[in-house]
Amino acid sequence: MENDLPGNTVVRLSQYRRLLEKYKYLDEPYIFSHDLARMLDVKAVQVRHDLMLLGISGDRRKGYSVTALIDKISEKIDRPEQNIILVGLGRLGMSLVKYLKDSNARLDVAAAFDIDPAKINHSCEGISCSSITNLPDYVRQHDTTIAILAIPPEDVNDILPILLDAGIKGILNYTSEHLAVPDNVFVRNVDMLTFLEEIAYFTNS
Amino acid sequence: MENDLPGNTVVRLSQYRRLLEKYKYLDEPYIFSHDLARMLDVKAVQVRHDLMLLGISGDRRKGYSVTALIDKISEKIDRPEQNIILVGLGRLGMSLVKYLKDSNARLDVAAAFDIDPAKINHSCEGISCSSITNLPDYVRQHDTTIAILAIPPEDVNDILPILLDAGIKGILNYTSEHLAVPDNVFVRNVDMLTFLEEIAYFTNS
DNA sequence: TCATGTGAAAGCCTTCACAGCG
DNA sequence: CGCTGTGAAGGCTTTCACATGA
Repeated sequence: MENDLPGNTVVRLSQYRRLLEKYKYLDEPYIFSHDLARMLDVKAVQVRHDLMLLGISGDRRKGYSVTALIDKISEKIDRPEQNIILVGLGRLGMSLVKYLKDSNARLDVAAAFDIDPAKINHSCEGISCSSITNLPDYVRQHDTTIAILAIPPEDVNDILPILLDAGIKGILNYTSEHLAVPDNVFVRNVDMLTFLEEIAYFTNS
Repeated sequence: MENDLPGNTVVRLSQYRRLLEKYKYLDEPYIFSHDLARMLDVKAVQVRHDLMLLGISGDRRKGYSVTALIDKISEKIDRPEQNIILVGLGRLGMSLVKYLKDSNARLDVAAAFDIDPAKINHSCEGISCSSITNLPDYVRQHDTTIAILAIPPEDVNDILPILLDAGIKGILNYTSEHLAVPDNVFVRNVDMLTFLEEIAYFTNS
């Protein structure tokens, strides 16, 4: 399994695919780079460049085959068996689960864990919540590599080591805390405050 | 008001400041670039480069003055009067409001709006929810420029034009939809599915 | 020696310019 | 012509290398 694509290209491919899946229902079998570009606010040449890296070819008169694109993108960026768990089934965690369910994505939350006894054994959108103490066994049995972290910041120090010890390799971090992880663990931070400060800076200019 | 800092630098400055504000309470008046770097997983030279762009100087024996750094960062990246509104007071919206309240940030949600009559006049963390029809007047009266968008994707087509017409210039988009906006409007997308697909790609490598 | 300060180099990503083809 | 395909140029960001100073 190679992962030789530039990071930004991977992100755009994911967005192209989502758009293409909607487009498929319009019974338009082909699409031009130009159209994809317009719908995502990028340049057409950037779309073609990304698709070039996939090794896919378009037709000069009709554009790119929608289904061929979807298949090729999936082949390149999807990984087999990507089990995802949610850690922290508070209000945020629940809304994230619902969001994923609604989007009918390939990726799905398979289980939820919490440290709070009041949340354990509750369920949300068909996912039941277990004690965090069950997490390591679950992760090993189901070969889980990705966790969504939606816990209060003060719990990070207790819970992060559990995730790392269990073998989690990718974390989507909704916490305001910085996560100290080894090099082979990939973290994406989703910190609202940083985003807002960035927006504030580039707005009002 | 200049905004000549590179985008990534702005994001890091915001993170430095958050860290420094915690650090301040340890009664350590100075900090080395090396320490800041370690806590945020960047290189020390990158920290110094960022601070160089701020035009601030450190002391070769003691490092940088914590309070001077905080003040200089604030002076450079903060904007006066940044009123923020929340659009969509569902489960996600409520958790976002709470998150901001808990973080004691300078930035704060001042008002919430929803299209759903059931949510209107409810309140959350001290913020009451009005009908979306009141949004334009509110935005004009309070000089609001930034909106957090946390509505279902199917409502985007109805609500985005209202925001743009009212004069919103920055949007933090928690929707899975792409927002078509004019050039002078800054959008930051926070789409969980894209993040997860990116993580899935770079994990398992 | 170990810190900061900084121009220059390297690396990464986007955009250009243009070739090729229906 | 208007599309795709693509090496090369351009621009942005990070990192290096080293000057400087206590």
